[in-house]
Amino acid sequence: MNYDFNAIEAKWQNEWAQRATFKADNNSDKPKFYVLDMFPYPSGAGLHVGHPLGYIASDIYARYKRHKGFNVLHPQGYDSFGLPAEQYAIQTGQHPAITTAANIKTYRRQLDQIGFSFDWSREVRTSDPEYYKWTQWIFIQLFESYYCKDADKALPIHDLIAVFEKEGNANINAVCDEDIPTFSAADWQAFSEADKQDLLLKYRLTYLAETEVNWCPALGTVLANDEIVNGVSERGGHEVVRKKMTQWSMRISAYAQRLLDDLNTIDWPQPLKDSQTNWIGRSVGAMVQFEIDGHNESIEVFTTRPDTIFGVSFMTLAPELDLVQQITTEAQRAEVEAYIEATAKRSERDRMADVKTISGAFTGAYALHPFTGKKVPIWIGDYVLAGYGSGAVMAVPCGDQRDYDFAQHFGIEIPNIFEGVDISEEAFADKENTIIANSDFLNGLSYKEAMQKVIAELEAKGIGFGKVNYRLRDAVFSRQRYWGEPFPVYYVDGKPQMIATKHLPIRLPEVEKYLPTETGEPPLGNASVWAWCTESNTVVANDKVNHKTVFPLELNTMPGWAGSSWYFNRYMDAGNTDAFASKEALDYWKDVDLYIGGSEHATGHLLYARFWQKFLFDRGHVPVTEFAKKLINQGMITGTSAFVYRLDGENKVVSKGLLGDQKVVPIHADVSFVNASDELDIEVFKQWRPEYADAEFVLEDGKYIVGREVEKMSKSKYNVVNPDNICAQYGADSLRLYEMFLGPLEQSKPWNTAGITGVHGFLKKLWKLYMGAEGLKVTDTDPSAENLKTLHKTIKKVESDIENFSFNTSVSTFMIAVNELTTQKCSSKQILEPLLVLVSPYAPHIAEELWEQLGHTESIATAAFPVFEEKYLVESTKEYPISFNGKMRFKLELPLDMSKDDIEAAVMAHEKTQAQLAGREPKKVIVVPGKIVNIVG
RNA sequence: GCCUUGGUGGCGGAAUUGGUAGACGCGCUGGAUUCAAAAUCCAGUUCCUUUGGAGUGUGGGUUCGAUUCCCACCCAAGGUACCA
Repeated sequence: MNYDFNAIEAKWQNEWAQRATFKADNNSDKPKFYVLDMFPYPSGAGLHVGHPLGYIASDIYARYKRHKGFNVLHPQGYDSFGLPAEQYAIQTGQHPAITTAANIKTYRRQLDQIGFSFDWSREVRTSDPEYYKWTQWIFIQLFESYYCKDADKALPIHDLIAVFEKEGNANINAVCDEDIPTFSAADWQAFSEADKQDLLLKYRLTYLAETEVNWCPALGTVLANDEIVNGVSERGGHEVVRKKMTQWSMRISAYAQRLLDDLNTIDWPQPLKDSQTNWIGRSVGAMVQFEIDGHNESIEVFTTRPDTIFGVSFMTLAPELDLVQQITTEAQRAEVEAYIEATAKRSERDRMADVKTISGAFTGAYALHPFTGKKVPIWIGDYVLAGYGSGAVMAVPCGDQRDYDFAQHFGIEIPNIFEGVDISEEAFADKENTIIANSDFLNGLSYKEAMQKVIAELEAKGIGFGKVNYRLRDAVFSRQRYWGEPFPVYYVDGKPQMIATKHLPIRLPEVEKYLPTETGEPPLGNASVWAWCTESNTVVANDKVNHKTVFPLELNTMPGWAGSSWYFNRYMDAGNTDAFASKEALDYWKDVDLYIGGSEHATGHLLYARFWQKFLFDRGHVPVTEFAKKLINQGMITGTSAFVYRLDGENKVVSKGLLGDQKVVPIHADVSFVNASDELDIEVFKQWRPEYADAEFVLEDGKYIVGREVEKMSKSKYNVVNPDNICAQYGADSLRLYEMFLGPLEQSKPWNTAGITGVHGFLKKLWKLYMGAEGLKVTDTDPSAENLKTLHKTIKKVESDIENFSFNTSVSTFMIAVNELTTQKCSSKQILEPLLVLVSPYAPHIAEELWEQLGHTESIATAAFPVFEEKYLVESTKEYPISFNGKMRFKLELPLDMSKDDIEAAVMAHEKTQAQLAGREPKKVIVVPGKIVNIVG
């Protein structure tokens, strides 16, 4: 019987589906284990061989854990809201739901053919109303909560209202907007309903605010900071400008410290933790108030170096600040306005690209130093950002290089406040080796001491206080798009109202077109049925709006990360219609034990998901504060692009070996036109690119050899390898093994289809070990000591490999085992049966087939993982390493438990024979404490 | 600039606590089988000036012994960037 992988794989994929082999149970005596992949966005292009890498790894781990007796939850779903489907809809008029459904069908077929052990009964789709109903519900919970700093958690907004009614807001310590006046209980009662709502909005965890946002005119939408790369949109590379808009925001800043602290409690890759730490950007320092000379105003600045306050020789404000207008003197007004205008013109991109140029303008105003009372000139400069801290800095040129450069450029004084430090060339920013001088009460103190003392002094004088600042900004939550979750929000007199849970989901309305409206409103503005009737509690036509019982609904939709910030909880109880998951299910599965996905989500999805999880925990909806205990970033599988070289300015295409140093233009050729030895099929290429049909091809040895370069796998680079073709030609088991064999999971590595023959050959050999021409050839014979040794060293290695996620070396181990057993002519069932279980997580189809041939009726997935026994590896002799002058030469096999002297004598005897054979004097033997025998001389 | 990860044959990559570097696979070379090809099998394959020598990015250090530990530097990839 031959190894007919196509038939075997189709058979078992069907069997698994029929028997619901991988359906996870929410009630089990076994310990639970939750293995999760980052769910895919179902794009129109389908999967290429790079996509399943992480899924294969998690599938191996999930299958392994089942063998180890765990109740494994291994679900899959789709992050199915997103921009590509919407853009396709804009171009073709095709409803995104239709293209999305079609894409999901392709994805499902491709995933099924690779043989994953997903529990598809728990599938989720973020664009499914039964799913986004709960995304809307979470949004409402956020709206109904505020963050209490004393309790250090989110609490119901009712609690806050109760306090307002009783005593006003004087004792409230909450994370909120900064412009809230202090009011009493009586004031609160006197406020109008509208004022009360406006006030509460400043405390809610999701709030409506006029924010300066990143507006992308080409995409017609607002982008989050992490959707912008180098000043242009990540998707499409379009220009991004700043614009003020009323948007929903998430008060993620309330969780900054907890997001930072809890990184210590999770087993995530260090680089990923570092980029989150970096993104949150905690800095410790102080707020200091500077009075402005001749004005009834003051400037508050945040500084991380309050210890250097006596080194302040000027202040710099962000040009955008309103204060600038107020304080600028008539003499300086023209210069200041010209500067402000010039900075406003510069795009964000220019400003970023050009960080070296120093620019600024003097306002003519002076601040008063809080301790010396000295007049300090106030400047504006675009190196100060309006969005960080208070948009103002106290400049200490001797301690900060930017301040130093600015001072030098504009001829501002640079006082030295450090003892024994030369600042004639550059600023001195080394905190650790600082001794403060020329600083009144701080003289002679170290950074740490001065820091404490100056903060105490500032607080005593009431002109400042110690403060921790974060770079993390609140996240804008509104998108001017169609294909996203609608908000469960309608507006009464412009004030947002939540729709009660029992009326959810609020379904996406049908629209004529998916572009923003003529008046620049989001696409939902095109819907004719998009108003909320508070009588019927249904969505009704817009022309019914009467502002008594029918009100306009929110026109924005939620961003891509809304649905992905909690989906891992939904899998625990995906069918639930009463809650996003039952308490029982949540308490049972708790969190993800292993999460696998790309590192590109470090400061997006993974931060937002942690935020929502903490919020849901605070409000008692989930049992744990972190959703994923362990996370692994799989690397990328890159493509190996092929290039054809056209001579610059000529219609002549030259083979790679003949290029020399001629000027050439490289042109991508589709990798399918090139064989394993890099030879191009010229005819196919000419058909594909008719503009080269008449080109002259300069060949070497009668062949056109292409150039190769490793690049990201992408359609536009013509280097995409489709898993469908690989499965058809070599089978899914070969694909799975090969993707693992390619290299360490976390690393990026190039795909090379030619290499797959190696693992494919292994599967054939494995098959032959079990199956002869007349069928099964496994017997009941007793295994030899050699057979047992091979089996047990394989068990040991494969087990530790899987535990350490070194799947690549396991594949080598299997190959060695099969080669050894073939040489040993092993046919013993006692060896071959457990071997199959070892292989089954990697190559499940062939394992199932042979398992059935061995007479089992249950799936191999339920078989126990073989138990490793040391005794089969123990030798009666031991190999002692022998070195000459420290250089390892050979190992000498000696009986176990020899004394040091005996070993020395044995090695000496060996050395004497060797010396005699070589005709030289024997060298001296020394047994080094430990295990090494050294021969010197 | 800063943070992180890495640097081993023609290529992807192995190497438990420091102990014969290059497992395994690809590719390549030679051979068997075949009318021939595919497939399969066998042997070889780090480099060099080959009775030997050199060698894990570079230079030092610790050690009887270093891919592994320590110090300095170089290079590459990813993240981040006027954050006060």
